[in-house]
Amino acid sequence: MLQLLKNYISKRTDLSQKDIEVICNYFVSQKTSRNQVLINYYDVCYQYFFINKGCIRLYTINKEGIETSRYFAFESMFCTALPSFIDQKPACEYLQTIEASELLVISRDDFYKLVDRYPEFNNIYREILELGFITAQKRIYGFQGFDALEKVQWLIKNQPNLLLRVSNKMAASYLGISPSTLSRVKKML
Amino acid sequence: MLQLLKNYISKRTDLSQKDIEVICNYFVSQKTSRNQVLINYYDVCYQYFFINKGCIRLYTINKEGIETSRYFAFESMFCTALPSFIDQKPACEYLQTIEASELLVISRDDFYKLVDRYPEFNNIYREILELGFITAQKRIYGFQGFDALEKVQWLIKNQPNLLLRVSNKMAASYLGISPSTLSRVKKML
DNA sequence: ACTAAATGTTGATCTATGTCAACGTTTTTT
DNA sequence: AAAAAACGTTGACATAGATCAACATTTAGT
Repeated sequence: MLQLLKNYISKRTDLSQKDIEVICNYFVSQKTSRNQVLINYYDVCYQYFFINKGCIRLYTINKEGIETSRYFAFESMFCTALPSFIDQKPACEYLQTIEASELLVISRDDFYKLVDRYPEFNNIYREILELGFITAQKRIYGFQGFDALEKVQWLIKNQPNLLLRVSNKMAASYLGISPSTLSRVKKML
Repeated sequence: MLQLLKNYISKRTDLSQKDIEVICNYFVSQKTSRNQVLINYYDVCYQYFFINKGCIRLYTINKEGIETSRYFAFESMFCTALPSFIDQKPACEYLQTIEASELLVISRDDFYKLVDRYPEFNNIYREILELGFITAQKRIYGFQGFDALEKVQWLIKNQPNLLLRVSNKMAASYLGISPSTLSRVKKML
């Protein structure tokens, strides 16, 4: 059950199996149902999730009630409402599993404990941040000045899983286009 | 000349003045002119810049020759072409000082040396990454589904310096709207 | 397997904002 | 100080994509 997480860590560090074992034991398994909400808008986030199986969506709902999908995380990925996790302020976003999922959960306290205790784990966190930053950058810059067709092509190139795993509606709200437009654009590919 | 940087570090760590001194001495001063390009599109970036005075713009030019501004950094901020700095691949973006500026420059090697040698400096890097990530997130999510007026209002609220320090043209290209629209929107405020 | 609900598709409009061009103003360079 | 270049503003027009609505299809829960 901890196998994916162990692989994740051993692939990125030269920690001993023993240390990896110790680290992994800070994580607790949690099974969730489809569309189960993990973090609510006004929640302060004090958990980090590793996805064993399934998919987490990060999204918001604006004052008009329109949902915007911010991020999708799949198997072997870490995911949390990071700004809230870091600053301990209300998330202003939702976290939900859009499929029945198996998560490995670690508390914020334990997470930072590991970051401070194991330089290698610190490096993993650094890598998560660096990667998150780069991904966010790519997304902003990839979308600047793109029309609907170009956005979809960008998505297919950069996150091909996404269109296969999530509904058109969610993908559209991720791309910032309407479902109708996504539907029309797909025919032009 | 190193005062701003010293303040920056001492504000964020409990390092001794001696250590701060040592750290700061890895930085070299560089004066630049208005519109001087620091990093070119195909350059690999191996420097981190701290801004003593002035302003750095991060931007790209697409195949149609259109400039898109990605980021603006002002006094007491660290700035580099981070994806390239991290991965040592071509930047695919430009870095320029849009005003005559004074920068403190540290090489990538020295930077990571400090990160590894001083846990406190590691924390500073972590903070830069966390903050960069949060800023990027906010920008993506702030802009999702916003119209031109809302984007400008968002900018005024979240980065009020920006509209005061940079040209309308650059601000517009940062917001992803045309200069005409920005001009028209400003009258509605 | 059946029913209800959610999602996807498509056509007909509408609208925000881009583009282009002309002009005035500011900034930069020599 | 003059000339040139860049920038900002404004109007007329064009258009990508939003919205709305009707219908078809898929999915989920009992």
